[in-house]
Amino acid sequence: MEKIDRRIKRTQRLLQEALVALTLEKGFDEVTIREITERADVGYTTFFRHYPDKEALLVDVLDTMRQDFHNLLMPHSIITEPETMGELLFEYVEQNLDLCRVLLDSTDTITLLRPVQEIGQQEIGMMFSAAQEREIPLEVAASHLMTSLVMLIRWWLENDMPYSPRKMGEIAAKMIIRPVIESFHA
Amino acid sequence: MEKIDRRIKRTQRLLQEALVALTLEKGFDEVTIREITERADVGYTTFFRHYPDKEALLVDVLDTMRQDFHNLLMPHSIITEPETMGELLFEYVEQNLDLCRVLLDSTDTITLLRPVQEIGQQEIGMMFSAAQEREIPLEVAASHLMTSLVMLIRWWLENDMPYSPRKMGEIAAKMIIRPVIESFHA
DNA sequence: GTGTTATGATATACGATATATCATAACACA
DNA sequence: TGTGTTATGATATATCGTATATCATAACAC
Repeated sequence: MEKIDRRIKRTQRLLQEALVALTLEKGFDEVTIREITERADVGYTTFFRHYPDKEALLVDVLDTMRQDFHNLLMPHSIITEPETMGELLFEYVEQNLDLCRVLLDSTDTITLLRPVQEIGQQEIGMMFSAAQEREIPLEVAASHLMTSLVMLIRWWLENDMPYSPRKMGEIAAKMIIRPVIESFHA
Repeated sequence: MEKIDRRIKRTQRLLQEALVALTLEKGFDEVTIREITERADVGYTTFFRHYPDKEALLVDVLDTMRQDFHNLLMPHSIITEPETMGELLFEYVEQNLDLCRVLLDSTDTITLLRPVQEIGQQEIGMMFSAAQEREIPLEVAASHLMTSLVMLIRWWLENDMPYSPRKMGEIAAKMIIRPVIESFHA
């Protein structure tokens, strides 16, 4: 556990907050680095002392969400209670709307979420590693599970959340999670 | 059926071919408009007489694929033969590798494929409109179906096509298509 | 208090997009 | 084949966003 200069933490926090605020206002792609530094009230050149580009800053923001999800889903088993798992997911999104909107807004969600997905897929791989008989290769199933859930959340946000988290959790369980589970012991 | 100046068709064809070739070499995001015009051997300013930006050119290329898929899948029913449907899909991708790689490479696949997906979702909506009892709203199911299939193809290409089109078709049917179908008469 | 380090400000270079203009060449059609 | 029309190429130019170098200052850790 290294000690980090307070100025560094402060600057990075300001930049992250500015990115979130600006992305909510006009979309990730329309935000320029100059705007971010102006909103954060830090020097333009300072940005590059911390991040090589805008995407790197977003990845930093993203990691917060990844940790949250990890802590949220850890105590539950996706195999025995898929509906609960789905509901928890959508409840988290509802309670962290701003953050989730930002992370799912950037047009290349797929690329940006890759680090998160890879970790998620590893965890899913662990969960299902016990299953002996598989119709579908583990790697395909894990990738599909993560990707589809993210895309379903995306759909929900883009369509102004027309259904409750509970309902969306059920949908996720029926349409995505259970089919994957069943493919492992059929 | 309007008659279009041969020069226009020629220029647009050259630009499309140049974009495909360059994207295969270095990825969509790295290609500049200047490079496209140089490769196509047309004036730089000419580009903007046809397309407002790089994405518009890609959408033009994209439409070719959309028509192909439509013609390919038209004669079959996704409800009665999901495995065949899946296999046809992956066979088409295998036989049109260059084109598909280009279209799925650009980082914001989701945004760019939206016009294609919307049309696909309408068609899917038609197919399932007969089903009376639904556990899952039609719009959610249609969006999930299209998105997940595209993402599965993406995974297949990014991982150097480790399984045959037939195998991938089975996976698609089991993991994506059949669960959607079953949600409509449960 | 002292050496260290992050910051702000300024200047600057670069690359890519985008538009205006005009002479030329290719076109459609009679 | 001749004629009016239109797309093109070449050049110049404006704008914007990214990225780096430099140096004095202020905040930091100890």
